[in-house]
Amino acid sequence: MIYSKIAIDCVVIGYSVQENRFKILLIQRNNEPQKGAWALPGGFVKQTEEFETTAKHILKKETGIRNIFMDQLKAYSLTGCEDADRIISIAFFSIINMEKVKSDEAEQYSKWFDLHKIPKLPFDHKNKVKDTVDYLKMHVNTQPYLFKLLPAKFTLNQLQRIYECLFNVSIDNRNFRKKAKQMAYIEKLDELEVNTSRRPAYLYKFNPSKYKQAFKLF
Amino acid sequence: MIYSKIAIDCVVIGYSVQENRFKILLIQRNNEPQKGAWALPGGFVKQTEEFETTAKHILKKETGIRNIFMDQLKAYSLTGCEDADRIISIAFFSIINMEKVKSDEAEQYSKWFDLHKIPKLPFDHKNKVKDTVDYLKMHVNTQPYLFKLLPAKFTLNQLQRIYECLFNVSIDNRNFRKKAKQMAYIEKLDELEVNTSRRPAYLYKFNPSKYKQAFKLF
DNA sequence: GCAAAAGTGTTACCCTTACACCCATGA
DNA sequence: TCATGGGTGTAAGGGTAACACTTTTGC
Repeated sequence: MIYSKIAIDCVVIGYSVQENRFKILLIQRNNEPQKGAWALPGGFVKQTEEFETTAKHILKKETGIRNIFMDQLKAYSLTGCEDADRIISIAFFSIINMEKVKSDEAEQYSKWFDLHKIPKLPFDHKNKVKDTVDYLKMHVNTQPYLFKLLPAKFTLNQLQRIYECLFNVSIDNRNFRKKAKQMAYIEKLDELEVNTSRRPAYLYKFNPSKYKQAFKLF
Repeated sequence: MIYSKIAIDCVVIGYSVQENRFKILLIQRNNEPQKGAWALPGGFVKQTEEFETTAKHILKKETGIRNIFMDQLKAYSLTGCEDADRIISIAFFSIINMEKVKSDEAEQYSKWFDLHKIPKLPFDHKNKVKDTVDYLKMHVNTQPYLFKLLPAKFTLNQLQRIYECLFNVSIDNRNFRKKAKQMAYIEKLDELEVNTSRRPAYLYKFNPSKYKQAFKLF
């Protein structure tokens, strides 16, 4: 019988509305192996609790970020990369709006990297990032991930730019707005942007329960 | 540091063209706990190898089935259900055509159950079955799972019946065939059904590479 | 008034849906 | 010849895609 250590890695995908860029949160490893290298936040499971709980603890400890959702991606096996042990690594991911993360939560060793300018990562971390991005692209039309990338109140053009950035396409603005108007879960507020140096846009908010109703499986 | 045993469970979803029914493959447990109960085929990881390899070995050992694809569903944590150990269970699933499984592969202790008449299952097995069915429904339009439920050569009406059975709806036959005709990866053969007691239907086959091209992520 | 982004309608085309009858085969 | 499932076309309506200009604001 084999007993394994269980590691958890956190793939935190962020999006900056200001920069219109997808980001990934990395930490500078404090322990061997690969001490000093940029890597996914991660750690070993040390208590019997739900993996998701552990994942959130690890993320908070390593980056200071808390109160975000985490979903399981899948389990990976790492054989023989540390001692002769078999290690299981369960990857969790989160999809968040970078600007929502308070700056006092940003710890010394964590840093956002542009998704297209990721440094060389140790172990199978690059795979996990790729798998998460693929997962996001595949589920973006059936799960409300995109709205997690935006502030609670957002403009339609901000939403459009996320689509365009994620899939590297450009969308007709009139058609996009027409479609958005049909979606009951995108609710127009009676409120305008503030502190803008141009014509302020109307703000909208996402209604999760209406979304659920629209996308429930039969 | 916690060390865990790693279990693997196999959710094998089958479909019988003859019966037009979805099935699940269960085994009668040979070991405690829950000896004698119907359960998912499963076992512990005993060597360092890819989980998928282990899953296939387990399935072969417990049911005799081999040479089928298995995809990872996700990892589950089972805390305190056996001794005081933490057990990790990684669920794998397979989607197959029941009639493709040779009868000499059917072992003494495995049996197909109608998906709507599943006996009470131990541990979290019921959850795993539900999660697999949900996964299947959600990915059926973007992954070629449906074709794995059919023989290599199938008729359009067989394909239609799978849709209808899976989602419990009825589809207009003319519209279904029209749509199927547009899909380049469903290729009509110059061949008819044999041994039928009615008008024989044309056979079709699935072209995986054309499918990939149609569904690749941007 | 100018720069910069917000916001708006119409048309053509395509895809979806609804609907009913003839065909080929074995018994 | 009959029973059974296989196979076909058309028209209406809804949704998608292509297209350019006006509006509002800060400076």
